[in-house]
Amino acid sequence: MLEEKVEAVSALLKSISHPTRLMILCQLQDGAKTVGELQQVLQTTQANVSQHLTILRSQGVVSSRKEANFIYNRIGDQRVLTLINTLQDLFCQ
Amino acid sequence: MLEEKVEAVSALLKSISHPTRLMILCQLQDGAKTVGELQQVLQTTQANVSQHLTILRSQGVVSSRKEANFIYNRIGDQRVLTLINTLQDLFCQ
DNA sequence: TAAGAATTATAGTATATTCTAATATAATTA
DNA sequence: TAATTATATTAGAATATACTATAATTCTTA
Repeated sequence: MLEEKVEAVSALLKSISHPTRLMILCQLQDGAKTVGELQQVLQTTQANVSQHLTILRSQGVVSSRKEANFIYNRIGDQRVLTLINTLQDLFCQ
Repeated sequence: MLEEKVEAVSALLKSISHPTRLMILCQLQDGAKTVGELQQVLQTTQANVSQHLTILRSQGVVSSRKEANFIYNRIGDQRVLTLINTLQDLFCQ
């Protein structure tokens, strides 16, 4: 029954199947964060965070709003939040 | 809280984030299937199915038993089955 | 034990992804 | 308006992945 949606669902999964991007989503579970905040937690470069956010946005997984010269990023799809919660339930006790 | 397991979980997600591999898992939801049966449903080459199964086995997502000269493949982790069910609930109504 | 069927493995090319470094844009503040 | 801060974009090299074709295994059965 998933068959018709297989392309879309696998594209979404692919977008979250990277350690940095999965980590970003974990960070966004409890609210929006700026690029700089994510960079600090993830211990990587600004360009890296920005590029991964672009990938997540392209799938609608993350949505962003600009405020002054900060960009606040949050999980952009309730179903993705549910999915992340499920992953934690299943694979993190 | 996922943070410590991020590498493992993203590797697992990556292994199922391909249309053919996701389709294989959907096919295995209701029981074991041989490579030939999968090939027929997926409309691709034998080598292709075999390679994708190798990737799924490497993550423990699929396990296989040989019987005569057929190899029966099934979902090898109860949590993966739960995950597939969740994906269907969320993204296929 | 030889032939045939089913499955797995390997090689090579094409494509995609990731990371780093450098540059660009946009808003703020001095 | 110049300098600063935050973020985005681009280019290029390194690595990874996917697919096709082909060879190699393994098992059955004649």
